Amino acid sequence: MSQLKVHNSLTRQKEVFEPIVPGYVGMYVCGPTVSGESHLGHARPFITFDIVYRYLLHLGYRVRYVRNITDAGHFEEEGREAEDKISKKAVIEKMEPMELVQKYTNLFHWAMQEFNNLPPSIEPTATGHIVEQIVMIEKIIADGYAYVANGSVYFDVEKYNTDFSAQGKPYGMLSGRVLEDMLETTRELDNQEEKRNKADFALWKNAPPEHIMRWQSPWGEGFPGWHIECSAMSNKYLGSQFDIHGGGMDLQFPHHECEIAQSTVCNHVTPARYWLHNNMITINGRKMGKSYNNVIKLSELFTGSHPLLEQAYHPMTIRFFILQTHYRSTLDFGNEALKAAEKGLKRLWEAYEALQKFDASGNNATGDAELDAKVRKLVEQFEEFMQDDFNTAKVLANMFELVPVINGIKDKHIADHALSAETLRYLQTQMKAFVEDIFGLKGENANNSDKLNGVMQLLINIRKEAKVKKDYMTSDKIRNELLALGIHLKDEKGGEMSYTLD
RNA sequence: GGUCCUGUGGCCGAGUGGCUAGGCAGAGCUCUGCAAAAGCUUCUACAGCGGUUCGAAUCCGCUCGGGACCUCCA
Repeated sequence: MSQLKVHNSLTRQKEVFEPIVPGYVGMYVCGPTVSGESHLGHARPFITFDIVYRYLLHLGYRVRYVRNITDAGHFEEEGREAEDKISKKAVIEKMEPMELVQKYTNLFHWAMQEFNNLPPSIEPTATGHIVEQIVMIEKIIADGYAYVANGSVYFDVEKYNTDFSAQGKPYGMLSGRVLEDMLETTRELDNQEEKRNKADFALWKNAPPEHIMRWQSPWGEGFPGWHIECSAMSNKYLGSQFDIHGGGMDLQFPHHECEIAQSTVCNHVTPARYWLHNNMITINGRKMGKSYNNVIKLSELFTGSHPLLEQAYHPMTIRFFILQTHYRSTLDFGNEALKAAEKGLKRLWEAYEALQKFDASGNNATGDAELDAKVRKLVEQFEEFMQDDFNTAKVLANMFELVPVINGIKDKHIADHALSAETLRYLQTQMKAFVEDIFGLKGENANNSDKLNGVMQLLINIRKEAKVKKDYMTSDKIRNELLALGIHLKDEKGGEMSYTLD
């Protein structure tokens, strides 16, 4: 098999993936800020890196997947006033900050489960690692790359850039920014006067009296700067250097850039070797985000309760929708596109289920060598495409080319023995591995009860009998009334029937 | 203004120097008691203008359009 190649944002090119320790992978992905409910835009990185995680597991790696929960208060700049998101909401909703954080953490976990994302190996919280963050900040100060001002601590970007450029690690190496250019920006921001330099960023912020979330530190009561938590936690659980750091492209600058600077000062090494960034979900060509006022929350998506939605969309539809695009491309949301995904997934899933029921224990004759070879090739390419920077879109395209073959065998348009038993088994195994284990798709009928199946079987039997007697009144009544309930009965070739739920 | 990305058919999207993914929608046909499903066939493409090349949608340049980020929003 070819080697796994990933697009590394650090080098801006595809590189062969080689873990630091053979057989093991350490992966850190920036998690949610639990000051509110996640929206569709947030879903993309978590699904994207769930696929990466699952694929690495498929390749046989032992993966430690760390995804943080940001539950410490950060500042949100709204209008002219900077306020703490979590503490502000907490007052409005009359909740304890940690109560609010718990509520949204639970909601986040619920959404991840709906998407069938595997839980990460470790899900550390920022509030649970205040000590580690303080220790790290102290080290940065001791090394002379940070300074204290009025109870806050700032990272000295210019000094860092000067010293580390010499080692080929200038500030801006990840996002392609040049510090000198950035210093020329004229944009005015609040609370800049404490900083020696515009480009400096906060490691620790002095907490104003109204700030609810606060911790004692060597510099007074305050709270950690936004970037330091990821550096502290990735270092703690994955070591000074680890394999993969993931997140959305919008995090590349400044967040990941600052992480690199902080960690490099402390550990003298670039924290992650491969930086993977997924692109945004857009809506009408615009990034979905709070500041654009165009967010669709996940709960709204699943229930259809948002003015932009023409219907509810199942979490698996969203997952499939995301998989149909390469993770580094933008993905434009739209009802038409979501509906297309819904139908496409249904078609794929039904063929997949039919395939798994085929009996592959038959003889080994190959009835149609050409078709057999074509199927083999399409299946072999699953891995080839994934090895090439996780190209799920191409894998799905191949799967859809296999659908008519599967349906053809099922409906007897294609002879039973057109494919050799070996090829059929290969097809079944690989489809299972990719559809379920790697893509994490699951059937919507999976949790139908035995009782429902029993009742349906009864109705199917009655309908079959009616059809034999040419009693179409009865057979149509069963089919039509079930349809009104959202259950589709389908006559299969050979007199069998199956059903699907809306 | 700076840095970077992007412009593919009705919609969503792969991809690439010549063999022109895939899904959904549309059209026709087959199967079917009817329908649905399924199968087969099929129509619309690579923003515009130049250049490189035997050949470009794919490389280069320009123009136009869209987007992300630009330090305390995570």
